Amino acid sequence: MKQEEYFKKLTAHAKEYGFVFQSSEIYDGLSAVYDYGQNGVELKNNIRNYWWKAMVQLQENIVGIDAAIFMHPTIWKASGHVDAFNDPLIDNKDSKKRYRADVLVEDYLAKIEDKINKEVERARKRFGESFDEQQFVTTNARVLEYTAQSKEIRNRLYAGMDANDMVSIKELIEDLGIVCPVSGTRNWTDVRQFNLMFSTKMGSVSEGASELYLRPETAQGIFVNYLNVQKTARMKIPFGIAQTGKAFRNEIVARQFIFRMREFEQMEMQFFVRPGEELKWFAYWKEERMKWHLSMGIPPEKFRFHDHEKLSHYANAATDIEFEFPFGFKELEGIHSRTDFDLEAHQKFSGKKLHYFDAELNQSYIPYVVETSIGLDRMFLAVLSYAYREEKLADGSERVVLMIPPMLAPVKAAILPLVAKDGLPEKAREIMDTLKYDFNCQYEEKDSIGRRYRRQDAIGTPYCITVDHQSLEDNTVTIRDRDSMNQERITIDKLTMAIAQKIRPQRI
RNA sequence: GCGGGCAUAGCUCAGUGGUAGAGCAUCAGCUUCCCAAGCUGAGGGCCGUGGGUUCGAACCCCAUUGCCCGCUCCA
Repeated sequence: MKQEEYFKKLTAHAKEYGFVFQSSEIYDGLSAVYDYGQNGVELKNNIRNYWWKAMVQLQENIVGIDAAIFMHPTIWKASGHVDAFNDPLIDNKDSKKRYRADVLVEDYLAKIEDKINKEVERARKRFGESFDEQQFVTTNARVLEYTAQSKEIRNRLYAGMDANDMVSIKELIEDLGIVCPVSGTRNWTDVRQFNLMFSTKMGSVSEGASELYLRPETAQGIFVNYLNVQKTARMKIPFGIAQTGKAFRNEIVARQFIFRMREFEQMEMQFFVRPGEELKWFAYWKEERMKWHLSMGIPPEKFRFHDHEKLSHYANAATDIEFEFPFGFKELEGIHSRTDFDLEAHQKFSGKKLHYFDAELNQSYIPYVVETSIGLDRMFLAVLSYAYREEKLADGSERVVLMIPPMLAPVKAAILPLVAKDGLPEKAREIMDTLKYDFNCQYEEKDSIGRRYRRQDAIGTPYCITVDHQSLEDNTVTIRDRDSMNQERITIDKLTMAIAQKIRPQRI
């Protein structure tokens, strides 16, 4: 099956079986926002719980928090989001290419720099040994002209950027006669500002209300709480703080179903370490996180690392764990060595000392941070796109099955009376009433048994328990495995143990 | 944001100017039963939305919204 077709079928299946719905569908939908349905919410909760178990409950030196989505607006100045996420963009109408307007101007400036350098080199050749570069660049008429030009452009650019004056940046591009590198034309659209953060107002009256942002990442809630947690939990470095929660980004282009949404959920852990030891811990978490992914039984060839060469302003090492989605290998999780950038910035902006006293070293310092950050919705999509299968069976019939790892499956077991009479439903209800306290179960008596098996296959239920006439005689039932479709007969009192064992996570 | 494609029942789709259809699904009753489609009956659509052309529009035109693909962007 072609990948594109596969992805279409996957999204149709996700809707048809109550995993993912378009947000506000009856009002024509809301772009790049999705809702999770009755089965989707179970799968999502299971993924989140498994992550929490692995990253918090199984870790002696990691604790969790749940910070609010609203935070003090200065936090986003400190983190760099206010500045770094305001990109002025411009399109060339002929080539249909989009550029960052400030980058176009910067490129133009670079050309002027080149010209200056060429003048200098030419002069160096001409004057030989006696060449005084300093004197040349401060006296040569042509160089002075270039320098003045460059300075003026810079002034205009930075003034425009600081004032968020998009019109002046467009004028600057037009005045400079900058052409599109692809089409070579000056046929530009207006410069538009794309704000990656959603803003809102706090305060019931609009006058005097202060502008807030919906957080674009959960990490900052951890950083601003790091000393609270460290002190109240008596944490010693190295230690971690984990958090799951919603984040919001006003993506320019949001696409590919739930892969890139405007409202999404992150699962992050910030690990605080001694300065100088961050790369060791970066390597450690890189391996640990990959082990977590592989512990669910999805084959290793579906995953790969992608090390970043171009690093962002705060990181000194970064890698992605990529997953092979139906539309190719894409980022699923990021592991970053964030240095002391964030804590240093918060110390500066808040004026509060954010040092940690290390008793072993007898000194205090701002810890370095290694971050693991995974998109819950992306993990959901990864599991779903791995799980979706269309199988041809030996008898020539077909079935659609979601081979979701059993511990993540929305429904763990379906309890099915073979026929809806002869006392079988009553017996099945008894079993249901026992199992439902331990597992999410479904009871179904409508339609033929084969059809009920297929319905459960379609939502990924790993086990079907069938009550037949023999059950009434000897208290045994059959338990059917979703993937192999094989059945074995076991006594009813062993069911809880048998299922619990099958859905327990492996050692990570 | 640009270009292209798509939008008809819960799902998959047929229907190209003259009274909205099929299969599956759903619901009720009967029947059978260990791997999807037995019988009978029923419900469900102002054909994405808003305009226009026409005696008449699901169908032609314009706009708009959403989805998909490509470009672009992506700590």
